[in-house]
Amino acid sequence: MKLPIQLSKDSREPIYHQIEQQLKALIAGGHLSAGVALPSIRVLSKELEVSVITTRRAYQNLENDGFIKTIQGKGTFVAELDQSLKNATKQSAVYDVFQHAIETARNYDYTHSQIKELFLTILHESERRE
Amino acid sequence: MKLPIQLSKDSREPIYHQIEQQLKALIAGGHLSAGVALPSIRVLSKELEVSVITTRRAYQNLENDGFIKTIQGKGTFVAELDQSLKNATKQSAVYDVFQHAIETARNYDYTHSQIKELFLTILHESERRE
DNA sequence: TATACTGTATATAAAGATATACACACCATC
DNA sequence: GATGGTGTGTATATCTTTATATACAGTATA
Repeated sequence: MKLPIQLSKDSREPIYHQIEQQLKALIAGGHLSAGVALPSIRVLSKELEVSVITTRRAYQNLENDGFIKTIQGKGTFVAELDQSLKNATKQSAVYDVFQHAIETARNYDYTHSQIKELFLTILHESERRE
Repeated sequence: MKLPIQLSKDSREPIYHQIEQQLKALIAGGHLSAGVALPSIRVLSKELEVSVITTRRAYQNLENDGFIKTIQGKGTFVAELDQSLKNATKQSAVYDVFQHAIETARNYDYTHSQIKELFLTILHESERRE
């Protein structure tokens, strides 16, 4: 299972945290169901061009949060988690990132309609890419 | 001049970088014009409850990018910068953050209309707060 | 010229990222 | 069924980046 994870290396957000967030998204979004085997830390780290320890840290944190289960020697697997946790994860993550975007635009003195226009432009662009 | 800067301490983005980005926004957005004196690193660091060295680092980076000028013993002042740099700063910063928001929502399996709805909700909320 | 502001430099601690060596699990094959 | 190889996760030591405290140096002015 090849994971669709995109790292932005020049973002200031820690790499392990980017991996965490995107894996949470895949699990809470329903793209990865319980029991599915995740790529090994080595495979994933090679794919993302990142150290093994970094992917391990992401997996460890996700395990602490109850999203995955790891078994030494065997591998790492998506955990069962109830719908309420999935929904809560989705909501807070997406809400926060949009709130941040709008605040940034306001800081740069964008007006209501400018923000709306820019948003719609980017939204349509993102659809054309699929 | 008291600056409207909001730090999120539990964000993974480095503090000095948050300060940089928000100051860039204030300058490129036109809220701070050339020649205006910024708060001293000590005053700002007290206001933000952050170390002097951290605010200094933000100021240093901003100086390297040409947004401000500092004179030892006197203080730090907004630099003159031409409109094209202001516009470029605004555009890339705001564009990037919205793109990131939309990508996050897509990762969590939000549909086009769900994204739009959420965006509008938050946009209106942000206006009510003013 | 004292003092109370400014920015600056050095040393240290905590967090993030890495390489390298270790330990457990599976499985082919002898 | 013992054993070697190759896959998995784990632990230790080290480097870089981020954040801090403390001491230093320039500027203005009462």
